Amino acid sequence: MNMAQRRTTIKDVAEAAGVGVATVSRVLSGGSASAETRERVLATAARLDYRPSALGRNLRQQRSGGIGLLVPDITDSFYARLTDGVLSCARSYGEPVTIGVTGDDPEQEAELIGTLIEQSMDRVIAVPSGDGETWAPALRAGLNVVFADRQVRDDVPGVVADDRAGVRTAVEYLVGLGHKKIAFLARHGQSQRVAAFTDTLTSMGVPVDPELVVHARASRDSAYAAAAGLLQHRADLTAVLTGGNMLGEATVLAARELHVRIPRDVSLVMFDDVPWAELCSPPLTVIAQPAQDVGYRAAELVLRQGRRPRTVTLPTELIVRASCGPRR
Amino acid sequence: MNMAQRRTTIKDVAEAAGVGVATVSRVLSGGSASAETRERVLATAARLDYRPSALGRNLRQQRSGGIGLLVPDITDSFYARLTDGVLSCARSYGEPVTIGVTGDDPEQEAELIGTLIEQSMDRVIAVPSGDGETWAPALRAGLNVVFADRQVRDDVPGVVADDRAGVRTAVEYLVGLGHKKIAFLARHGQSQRVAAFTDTLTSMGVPVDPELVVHARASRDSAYAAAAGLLQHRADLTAVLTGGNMLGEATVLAARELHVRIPRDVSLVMFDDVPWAELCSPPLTVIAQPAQDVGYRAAELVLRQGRRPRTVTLPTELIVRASCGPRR
DNA sequence: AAGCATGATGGAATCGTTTCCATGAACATG
DNA sequence: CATGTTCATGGAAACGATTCCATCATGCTT
Repeated sequence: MNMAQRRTTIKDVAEAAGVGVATVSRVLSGGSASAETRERVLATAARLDYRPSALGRNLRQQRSGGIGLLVPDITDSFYARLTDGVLSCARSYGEPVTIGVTGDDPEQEAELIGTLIEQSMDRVIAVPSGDGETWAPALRAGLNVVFADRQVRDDVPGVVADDRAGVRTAVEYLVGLGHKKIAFLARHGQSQRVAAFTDTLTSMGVPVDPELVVHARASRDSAYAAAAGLLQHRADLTAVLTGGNMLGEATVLAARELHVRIPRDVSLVMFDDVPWAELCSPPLTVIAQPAQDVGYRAAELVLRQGRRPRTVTLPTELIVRASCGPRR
Repeated sequence: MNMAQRRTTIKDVAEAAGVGVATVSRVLSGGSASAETRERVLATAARLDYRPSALGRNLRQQRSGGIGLLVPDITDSFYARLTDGVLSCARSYGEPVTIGVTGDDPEQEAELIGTLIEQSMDRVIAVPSGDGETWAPALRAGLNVVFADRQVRDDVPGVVADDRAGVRTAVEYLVGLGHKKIAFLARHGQSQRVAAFTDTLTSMGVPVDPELVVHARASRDSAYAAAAGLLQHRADLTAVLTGGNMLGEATVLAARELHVRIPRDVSLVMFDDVPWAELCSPPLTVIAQPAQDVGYRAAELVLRQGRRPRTVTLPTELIVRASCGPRR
């Protein structure tokens, strides 16, 4: 027995149905045809279990269907949920999704963009890494890009969570609790959130201490180092706001290591709600982001050609648990 | 200005270099050519920034490069890490990865397999959902499949963690602590682990109570329901072993909800180590699995054609933290 | 009835690559 | 010098779909 026999092609169907290949193609893609022919072709195609080869179609139309997705780190719960949203939307359109992780590194990102272009993928959703410069060639090549979670160029539509409002709410909450020495532990590139942080402080009459804004790279180690450094060098701080769940995780870990009690010694608010925030000790007060929706909406945007809004902003929500207390 | 100008093709390069397209193709794919020609072609290709279109190549070779990856749930940390491993290996081969989530549902899985075949993807890594029956047509079609995390047919190579040893170690640990009424909270399809569980109990002379083996579906809700049901109806149990991190999460949550104290009232061992296990209160004793390695090795297997071993089994490790105590 | 519009249909071109095969040159061997 | 061998090379076929265009039949209008 010879396994892997040749697959059924449109030619086979045409022959079996006694029509031309053009007719089969038309029938299958909803073009005009007489009722009788249509029925015969459909029946034959079903009988032969014919599935059009994406290869042939793609070459002819000069573009592969499907959408490319570039995220910094699939291991991070936030991007995993975002990815889930993209997949969920893509599935309903029957579009395959090709994924790549950039490690938040513009160089790797550029390489992955190259791969996508090689595949003639013309629809891409990305969480961009550096400034938007990496994307200039891709855009020139006619790529249909939608940014998710971060907005780094204004000639590309994007879907983001409402950073500013989220940070503002959190800071207001903390200040309301009496805190003045509030640190912001950010990932590089979260300039939006940092700006919102300082803006809110000044608008509330709290002096901002630039040394209390600390940046980390997008790895667990870097996050831990930053958190531990902050907690060690600034014994005077009473509250920490982290720019992402990995930073929050690192802060809890570092605090435990250094015998800093949460919320007794310092209060903690984490950007991004994750399942374990509730299991943590103490349960973490967070700014929840609709990660899955961000992905879903981005996919809708990239799939529905046509009109493209500037930027879609999705609301965030402060969820109060038990990691914040009054200023000690 | 007209954006999106036609992309450079092999024909352009051939013309510019004054050679035939066949020669260009040969040079670029390492075939034989005179040193002089080779150099000229290479230079021209670089000058024109030529990148071969994957579309043309794929059609010609009757297969799209790249690998397909099917996981039950990208939101689950374990599968996210597995995916990360696959991506990491695939990247070093320059192969794109197309991902799909099955929701652990054979029907959705079958649909996704259909999509992959449509794309002429002939290399697939999958965490299979039901029994392996879904895969029969794909295998007949000549698909190159590698299973990850679960082994459901023996005509397909696979990479799995050492379930049996992991469960055995955990049960031995628990029994050593004096526990006799130990529950196993499993996901459907984890028959390997369940078998190892009962085997170990009997081999240690502990009577097995079939009602203490509880199954849940692969969703958060189902996991929670199962955990809560178990904790409520079986007040006599003193230890729980969960078959995955989602079930562990659900158990911690349900225990807290029902005022069951861990480890004072019941001890808990969770299959799969996740970053938050350490942040949990109490920190969870777990059976760590090399999720990333599973993915990486699976990718190696599917990319390196050639010799294909039966099954690769990777070791697990019991990490003792603070969620287990002596029998109360 | 002639002319015209409409609609169904199939042949052939096309997309960009790889690969088969023929050609011709260069070289070695007798 | 004749013949055989090796090698570089380019033309052309092939992959499987879509789509342009020409053809032909039908039905309607005048």
